[in-house]
Amino acid sequence: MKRPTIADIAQRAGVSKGAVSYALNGQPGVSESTRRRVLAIAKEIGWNPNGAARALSGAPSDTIGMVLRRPARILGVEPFFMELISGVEAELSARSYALTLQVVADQAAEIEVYRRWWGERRVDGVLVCDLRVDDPRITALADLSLPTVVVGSLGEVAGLVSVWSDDAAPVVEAVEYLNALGHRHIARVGGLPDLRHTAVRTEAFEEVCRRLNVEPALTIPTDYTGEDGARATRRLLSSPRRPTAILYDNDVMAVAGLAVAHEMGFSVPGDVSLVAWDDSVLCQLVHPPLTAMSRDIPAYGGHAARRLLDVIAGGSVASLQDVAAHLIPRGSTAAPAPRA
Amino acid sequence: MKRPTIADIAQRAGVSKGAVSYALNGQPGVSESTRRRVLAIAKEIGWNPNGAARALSGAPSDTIGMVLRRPARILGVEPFFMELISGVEAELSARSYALTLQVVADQAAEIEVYRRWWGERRVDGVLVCDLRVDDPRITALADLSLPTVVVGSLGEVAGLVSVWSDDAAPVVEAVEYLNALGHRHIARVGGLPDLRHTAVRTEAFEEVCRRLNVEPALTIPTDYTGEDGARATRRLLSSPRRPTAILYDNDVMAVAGLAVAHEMGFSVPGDVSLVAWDDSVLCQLVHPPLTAMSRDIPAYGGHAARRLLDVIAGGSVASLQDVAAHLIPRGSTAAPAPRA
DNA sequence: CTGAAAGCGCTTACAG
DNA sequence: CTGAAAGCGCTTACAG
Repeated sequence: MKRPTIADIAQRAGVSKGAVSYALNGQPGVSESTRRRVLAIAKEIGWNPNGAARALSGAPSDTIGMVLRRPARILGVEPFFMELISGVEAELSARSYALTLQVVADQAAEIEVYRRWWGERRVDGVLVCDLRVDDPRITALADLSLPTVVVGSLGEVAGLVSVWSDDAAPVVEAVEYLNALGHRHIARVGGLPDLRHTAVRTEAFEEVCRRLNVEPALTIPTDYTGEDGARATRRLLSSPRRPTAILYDNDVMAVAGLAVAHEMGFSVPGDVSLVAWDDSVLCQLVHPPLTAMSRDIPAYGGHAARRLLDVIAGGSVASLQDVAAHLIPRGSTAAPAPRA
Repeated sequence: MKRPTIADIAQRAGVSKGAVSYALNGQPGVSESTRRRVLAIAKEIGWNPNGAARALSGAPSDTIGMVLRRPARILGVEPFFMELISGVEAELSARSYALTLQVVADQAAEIEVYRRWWGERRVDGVLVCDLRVDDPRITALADLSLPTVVVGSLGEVAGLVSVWSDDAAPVVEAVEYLNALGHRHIARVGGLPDLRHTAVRTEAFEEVCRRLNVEPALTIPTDYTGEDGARATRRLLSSPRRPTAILYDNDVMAVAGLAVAHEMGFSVPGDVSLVAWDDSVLCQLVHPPLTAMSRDIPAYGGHAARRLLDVIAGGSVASLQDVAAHLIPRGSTAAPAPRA
């Protein structure tokens, strides 16, 4: 059986298609009685608006998009993304907006997806994550004039709205805390060096270490996976001048690092203190529970979604600096044991 | 500036819109030279197909949908969903299909979303999860004749394709293993009793316990959250006839249960053995690492996505039984200590 | 308040 | 191989 259209409703109601459209959309131009009759018929015959036809007439898609350039399988293990997405969803679902996700292999493909989505009016706007140090997506998006909100600090780019939090301050907080405990040799297991927030953290790390005379402030780059984090930890704990404390750029690597410490016979925090960035259940459930840089990631995602909805609505929207992550000390950090 | 359309291309190329359409879509009906010229012009002026217009002419949306009826925030903590989605994405992204997610509050809203998506041709098909014991979505979906693949065992429903795995066998495997270790008092912390797979597991649990004379085979229902899992564990470990082994219906609850055991001063596996269902990094990184019912969830999602694509393509598609989860013994299970 | 009509950007028979 | 035209299901000025 064919899907009913407004023409069917119009015929049954004995009015024009235009009148039906006005009635259905709550627009002025029809009498209350006609409107009621039209609505009743629409319901009765199971009419649903045809989004394609609406879109062709310029209506919004009520969908926002997010392109993720990561191996698809990483989504399942890295809590950050899911928490971010859950926060975005919470905000969107309250307004019956949908979220369209697409995973791509590289940057060219990502830009191509934006181009296509916008060309096809498939999304009303996009959320952009994982800013690179030098990121061609920024200008591509600006060229498209696709409503965009950047999640993460953007620097000075005219016209683009971002929701971000300070990545440097938490690093400083953690290092100062460890230094106060007596640590003089702190290493860091960092994320992808190409990412902008990694660069910010690395710089902050080196600067605060220099200021506090904590040397050599080594950062080992990784791809964020637990495997890479384990490898980096093994390397650090095997080195002749073993650090007494390690900062990790995410929670998965910190937990993996903890397992490596145990495996190598080091006690935590007796032999080495560990600090995670991003605080998921993971951190709280291992033994000892991990000291972590904690922030409300779903809220972060929610802010970004709300901002994007505002941009789409056409308002003049300012960037938002969310609260920075802050240190939650737990059992994985303590004063270093005196060396034998 | 206005977005270019095939009319613009037609004008520049000096051919009709129809010819442009054929050229762009690789259809016969234009000469090779015309096709090349059209393609070149399209590229030059930055033409993108208008999806709405295509959809209005009956083209597919190249998008599949998934409605999740869970609190949005749970997405971030429950590894199962993200792993499933990552597997789905891996399959889809290879074919440039997008995934649209929508989180809803209740079943009525979920069915409404299906109705709307299908009415609007926003998706070519949907993946349905978390089957209930008595699930009105099944008939609703069948009525819509929306291409659907059910993730999870469906029972005998004509016409619907499902991708599922045996939920009973792993329960039997785990209980037999624990029984062989000498456990005579095994409890279970189950999921939402309303879910079909929970019901299947509960029944299998009671049956195998009866067969092996392992009593009383108590299942405590939960909502799958770590908090509920902790509460259930506290109750079990406080009871006068404390079980010597506990099965959990997901990994988050098992890890939370482990923390409770430690908090109450019980040793694992000395005082109580623990078994998780679903095996994420979580299970492997806690101490002791958890014995778990393991399965490849991303692969499961991938199978479901591929099946759905086949259904959409119109082929006659059979349901797929994926391999069942199997027990991976780790440090959290051992023979029970003799009671004092 | 209502009707008739054009237009959104494509696809696809139907003639030449 | 190509052109002219109808149609997909809406929305929205424009007349009455």
